[in-house]
Amino acid sequence: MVTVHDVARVAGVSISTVSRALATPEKVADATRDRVQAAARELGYRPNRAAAVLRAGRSGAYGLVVPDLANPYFAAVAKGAQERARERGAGLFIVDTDEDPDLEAEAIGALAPQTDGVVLCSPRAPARALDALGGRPVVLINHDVDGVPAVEADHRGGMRRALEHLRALGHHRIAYVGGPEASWSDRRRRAGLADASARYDDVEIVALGAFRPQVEGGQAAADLVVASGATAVITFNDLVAVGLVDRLRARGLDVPDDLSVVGCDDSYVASLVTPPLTTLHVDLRRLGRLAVDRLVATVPGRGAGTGAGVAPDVPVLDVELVVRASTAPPAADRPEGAL
Amino acid sequence: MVTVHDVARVAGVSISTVSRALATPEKVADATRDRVQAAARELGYRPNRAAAVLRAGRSGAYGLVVPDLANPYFAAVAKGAQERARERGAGLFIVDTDEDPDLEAEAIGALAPQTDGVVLCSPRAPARALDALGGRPVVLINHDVDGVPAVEADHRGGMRRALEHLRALGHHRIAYVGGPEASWSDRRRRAGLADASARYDDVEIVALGAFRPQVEGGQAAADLVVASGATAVITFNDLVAVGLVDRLRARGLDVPDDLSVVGCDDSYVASLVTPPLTTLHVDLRRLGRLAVDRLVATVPGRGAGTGAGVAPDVPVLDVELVVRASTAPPAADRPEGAL
DNA sequence: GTGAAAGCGCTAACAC
DNA sequence: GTGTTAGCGCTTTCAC
Repeated sequence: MVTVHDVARVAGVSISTVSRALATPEKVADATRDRVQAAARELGYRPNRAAAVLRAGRSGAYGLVVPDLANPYFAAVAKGAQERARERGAGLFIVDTDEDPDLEAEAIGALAPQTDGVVLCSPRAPARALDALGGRPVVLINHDVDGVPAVEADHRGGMRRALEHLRALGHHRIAYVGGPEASWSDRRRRAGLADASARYDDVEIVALGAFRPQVEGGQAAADLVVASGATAVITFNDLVAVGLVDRLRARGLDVPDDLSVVGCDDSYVASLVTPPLTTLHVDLRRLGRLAVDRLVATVPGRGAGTGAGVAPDVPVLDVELVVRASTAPPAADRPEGAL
Repeated sequence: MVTVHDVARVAGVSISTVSRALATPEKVADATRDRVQAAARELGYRPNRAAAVLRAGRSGAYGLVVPDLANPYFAAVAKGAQERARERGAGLFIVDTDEDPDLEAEAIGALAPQTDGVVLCSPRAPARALDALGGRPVVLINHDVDGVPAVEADHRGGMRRALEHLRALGHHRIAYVGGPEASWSDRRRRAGLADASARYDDVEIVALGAFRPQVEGGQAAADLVVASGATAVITFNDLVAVGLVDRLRARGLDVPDDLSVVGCDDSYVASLVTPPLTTLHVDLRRLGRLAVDRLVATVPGRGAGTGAGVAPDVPVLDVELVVRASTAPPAADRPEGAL
């Protein structure tokens, strides 16, 4: 293993100069810096992270906690976060908690001490999670706690867009198939929907809920939706929409002819299924990237530059409506044989 | 921060006894062990990983390199690997290389020195990857290099099953839509297909190829498949199958009426799309878990127990055919109106 | 601008 | 069975 000593010997300087030339090049004479960097490159020197961590107290690695990596939503966020961490030369531990609050707390307890900070994506037990962190730097994705830095998507705006789209098509009774009880996103969506519907006295919302955020959740919800008399439905996420469509089909109902369906997230399954889903698009990769940026800015040691502390505002990513084939005017509005 | 010194003071022993009581309890008197463990618990002691790493040269963390986390195949493998690493009390760095061989080599170079070993899943530039590892412990998933430990799926057997299924339905001209040039899985599948077809003189394989392992790859392949005169097609993975079906539909062709389609991997999209895909199932999570187990067995320090070294054989996971709605007898074989 | 030296917290010889 | 001690490779004062 090549150490600072080897580099120092080759470059003809002391080990402290090597350390400086590599970590803070501006504090070293140009000629020295070049010599050291050349030697390091030549020898294939790679700083030993463990030693640096031990000494400096910073690990250069972050954590990301997600409920389920197999969910395309979290996979996309993880991908973005990982990408950004790599660009910044940091490592990223990704932990999948399997939607289990106990595992979540445990994982955070294990992760926190060996990272410089953690991104918590859609925590299932936020209070315990923050507790397990013991005051270490953290950024929340899709959650909201007093003074904790966060990054979120504009769920309310998204819901308004979905509702206005359906209303424009002529729907007046719209069901919402909600996600997990503990989901903050779900609460925001319900609130957004309530707000938006309050602006139009010709639209009524039927909120259903607490369904699993997977295909099965949608299957379970379908019959309730049909019974509700709604002509259109908005679902917690795309997977739920897929399950819903599946069950409707099995009952001989057509989407969008008998019922219009709007998904959420625009994960790539939305465009894969039949019919392709009208859905709310969020740039999930960007969400992950932003969270890492924000986390890095929060961590004391390397405060990205300005050292101005962390801006207290929460970046909110736009949520856009993507119209595909799963929404159409309600059957009653259509002239025989049209669209 | 609570250190061994604090625990030692409270327990009334020396720091080395603390270290032993925690790491190798059997080498310490029962009473002492209890006292130390009680003190540690009471103080909320958490060993500083960085220090342990620095001293012991083992990091307790592994790496997993995948081409694309957003691909459900790799997401499932990652999930399994992560799960297993956690069960073993180890960390797992997951790195996504975006299908880029340069990034792959770079990521491995950065990962290797700070982990105890790396799992390489479907490496895109295996030679460079192994080179970048510099002889560190490694386990390959879906690849094959002389003496390097690996875990793989029985692609050949899978291909045989797919072919026999299609042949039993009455197909005699079968196309294969291949994946990336550099893909080892692709080569194995081609070989398996060639072997299997050699056993039946009434089956002919039309191998097409080098398509991207995503939906677009399938879309790009569709017209070639149609032109090939095949009545059935096997694709590199499920996403390719989805793209293929999509493009066939756009051309007014029906699956399975005009063409039967078999996917590969049984990622969850296979059951989501219309028609649900007949596909080859592999237990991807298990693949990830097995790879971690194997890696742990390879690493010298903690050699899971027996110390017998690593078994040289490569565990091969079964590949099973899952029949769904995308395969049927060829149109010519069907009586008017049947099935 | 550069070097000498002191540890960060832990483990593993080595004595006892 | 337990304590003493010497570092692991690095960063960071503190002198010069």
